[in-house]
Amino acid sequence: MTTSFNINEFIYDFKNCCNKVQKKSFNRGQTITSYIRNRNQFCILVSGNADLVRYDLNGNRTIIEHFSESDIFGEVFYSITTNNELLVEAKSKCEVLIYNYQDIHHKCNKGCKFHEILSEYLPELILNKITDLNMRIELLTKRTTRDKLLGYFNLLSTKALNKTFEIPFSLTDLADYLSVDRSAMMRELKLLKDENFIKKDSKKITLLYK
Amino acid sequence: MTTSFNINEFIYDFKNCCNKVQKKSFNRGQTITSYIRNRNQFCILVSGNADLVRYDLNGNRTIIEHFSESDIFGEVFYSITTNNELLVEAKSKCEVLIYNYQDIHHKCNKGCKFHEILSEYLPELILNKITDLNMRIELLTKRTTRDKLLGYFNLLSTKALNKTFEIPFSLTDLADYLSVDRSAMMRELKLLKDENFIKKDSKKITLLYK
DNA sequence: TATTTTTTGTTGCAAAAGCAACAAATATGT
DNA sequence: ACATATTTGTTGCTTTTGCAACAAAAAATA
Repeated sequence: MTTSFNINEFIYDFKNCCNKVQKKSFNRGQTITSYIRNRNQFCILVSGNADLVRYDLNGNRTIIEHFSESDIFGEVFYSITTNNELLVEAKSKCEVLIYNYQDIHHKCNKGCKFHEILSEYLPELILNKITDLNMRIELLTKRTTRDKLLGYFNLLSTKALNKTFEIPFSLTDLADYLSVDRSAMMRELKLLKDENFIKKDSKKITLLYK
Repeated sequence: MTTSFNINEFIYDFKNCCNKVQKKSFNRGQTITSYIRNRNQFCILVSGNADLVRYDLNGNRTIIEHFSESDIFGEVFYSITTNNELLVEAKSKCEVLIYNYQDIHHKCNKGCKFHEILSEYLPELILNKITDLNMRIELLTKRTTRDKLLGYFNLLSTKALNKTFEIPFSLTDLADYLSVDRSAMMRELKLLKDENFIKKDSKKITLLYK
């Protein structure tokens, strides 16, 4: 997420916040939370990486969203109408703050610094979340695996301000993120290399067109 | 969008708002706005229906979002990284309020009723937008045309609290919305009928499974 | 460090989706 | 009400994608 807000600048103070806030730690592979029914749960990722994933009835895994430091997530952003299980899984060691959204999105008058800062930045965090989701939709609506790959690479290149960049997760995960079959994606990556659209050195990609 | 907020309950008062607000009318087929660069444009649809559409280089049209009464949209929710044109097109006669986001999302102290109501409801509107976008992502990440159709029908059925419901746009648009080829979608619809998953009478669909 | 697990790269074959084209039915505008 | 434009329904053919399976490489863990 591209925001000036960095949770770690004030995290030291979170315990003095008037609201019930839990700070929890998770190891790689653990489930941080599952979206079951609206409990107004609102989370902030303090450190680590995590994915919101869905497993469907055919065993397909889809990475719905990818979270890194200072990203927000939680059931409060979902109205569950799906039959499928939605899980937030830790991809590395994670620290997470867990709030109830009702408690946090209004300014309080108890003068707790952490609460004040959070509610000040909340609109910006939420706006950023919307732009992220819109970019995600842009990607997912691309018709072919090739367009999805190039679209995603463009995004990463723009972020990195460089034609060369690193794919932030495994190729297996990338396929789940773009919602395509892994072997079909590998085939397409090979074609993109052969046709000189990209240069690829394991996870390092360079765009060869302007 | 599923919110208690209905813009038409207070729209009479919008001219007394301290902020520069424009109310514009559009006819079916007209472009309400195009997303070019971040101008912090924030719009509310007062009446009518509109789509956010993208035309790609192959001439494919994609309906990114569908808006109806009281829905919010605008460049402020986008950070433009795409090469493609993004347009909001009126699907019927539309009335739209156009604001600058900066001017509206903070409470003012000039006592203008309309501003007060808007900023009161804004968090709810925005949260609803996020849940809508998440549902959209849920749909788009489905792997097959069949799953997209059934996923979307489930959603409509849930909204309507009924196994029978009406598709809110043309089948041509539905294909553009689900990001699939129209003829392939028609084929799949026929199969769903033949296999007794659904009953279909033009735009009226009934789900035949529980 | 050795062992186990996960990821990467690849392929042949099957299934699904896209493309193009057309007639018939509807809807729209004048 | 008429003429025009759009949508619907359909199909044959082509291309793309998905599935299954496997060996090699890399990463994680005991």
